[in-house]
Amino acid sequence: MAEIRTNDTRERILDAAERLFMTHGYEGTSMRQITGEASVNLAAVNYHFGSKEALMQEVFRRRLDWLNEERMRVLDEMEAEAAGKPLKPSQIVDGFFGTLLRMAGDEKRGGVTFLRLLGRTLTEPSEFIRAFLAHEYQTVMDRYKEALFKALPEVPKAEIVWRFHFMLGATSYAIAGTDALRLVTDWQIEDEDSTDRLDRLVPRLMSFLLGGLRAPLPQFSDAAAASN
Amino acid sequence: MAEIRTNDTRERILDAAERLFMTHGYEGTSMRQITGEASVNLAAVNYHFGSKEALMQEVFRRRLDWLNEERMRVLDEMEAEAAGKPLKPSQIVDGFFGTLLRMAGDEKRGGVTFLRLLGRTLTEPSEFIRAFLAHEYQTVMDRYKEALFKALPEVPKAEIVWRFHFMLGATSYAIAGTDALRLVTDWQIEDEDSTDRLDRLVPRLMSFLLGGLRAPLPQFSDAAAASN
DNA sequence: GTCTATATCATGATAGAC
DNA sequence: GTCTATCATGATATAGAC
Repeated sequence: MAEIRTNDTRERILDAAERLFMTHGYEGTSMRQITGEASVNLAAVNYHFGSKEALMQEVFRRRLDWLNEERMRVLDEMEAEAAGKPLKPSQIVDGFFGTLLRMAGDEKRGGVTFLRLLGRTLTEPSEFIRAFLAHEYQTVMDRYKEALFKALPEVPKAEIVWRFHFMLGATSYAIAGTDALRLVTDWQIEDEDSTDRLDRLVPRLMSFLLGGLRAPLPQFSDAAAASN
Repeated sequence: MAEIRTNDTRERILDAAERLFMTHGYEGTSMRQITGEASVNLAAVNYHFGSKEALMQEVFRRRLDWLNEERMRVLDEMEAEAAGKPLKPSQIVDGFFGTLLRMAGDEKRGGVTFLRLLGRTLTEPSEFIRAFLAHEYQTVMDRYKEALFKALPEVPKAEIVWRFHFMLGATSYAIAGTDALRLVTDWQIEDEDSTDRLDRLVPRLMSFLLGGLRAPLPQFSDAAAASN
């Protein structure tokens, strides 16, 4: 019984931290803000997590464990169905990015708040966070890269890796976008309400990503071809 | 004569701040680090700039003024040459993103350091920075959007704006990438040295961006068409 | 313009009572 | 598990001598 209260405190800290890290960044958020917003005592963070860094990691682990398992599951399923034949690029892109974007509608998995936090954090300066994320991502990333290599055998691997990178960037930025969005949008909000916008973001982004992934290969000014 | 020394101090602070903000972010960088790295007195920042926020703004203004003027100049030139006819999308993309990326090779304009800082800052949480950047960018952005509308009259404006946004994201992420790059790369550094990599980033990214910009339009699951 | 010294405040973390 | 009280440190900013 008492343990349920405990979990409640833990969860409230995690929820508050998720929101605040999203809004103000890791360095820009103090433990006092977090415990204040969660209505728990200042000492509770150190009791439950040990440190601010450990809290940050737990904020991500809580969501990423599920996301990456889901990505693996989806890929396994698609590959089983394909029975050895290469997947379509659109399937792979949807398995990786679509699975991520559909979290936005799932409040239980963090919804847009977590997505925006993740988008921002991928370019976050703090060394330990990037190192942590790279480690969390590695296995899944390798599986999806392999699937793309197989799906696009005529494209040099180096180009695929770069384009994966560009896709990650476009996606991070799209989901990180709150006010950064204003840079480019301003007006075009007019006749789409916010749920429309979110629903439509997925097909919009998917078209863009696939167009980029399948674009004609770049011509380098020197003679050497890209490494394969 | 004494004024030259003054400018020297100012510039050294700006250079150090640019490097440190890039590496550790705005919140993660202290004025002690900045003045330490610049080998000037702690009080010099407040004397020359007034505050840490004002320093941050000046770091950007120093580079963005030139960049945005250059973007305007290039666009003016291309439009004059086209004499009223629409430009090619590739010209517009090169004018906006190519001009940016070519700063990487120009140490006098901040080189890769500034580019990485800019890439990271576009998703930076701090409100005042994003507001400032949005303001700095607005005029140029509007001109380039108009050029794209004209170049792609069959594409709904809302889609163009979104795709501009995605292009910005892919570019920011690509140039912000230091260790974030490791998420996706790891190995493929092998037979390209770092100058090669930078030279090749531009055509690689350009192919990707153009592929995304000209991708088939998304199909929305409901009946309503995108607003134009 | 440059420096030292310092004011003032917020931070992350912990010790110890309950 | 939760609280108060506090430590040690580091932050931005400024006053005032030179």
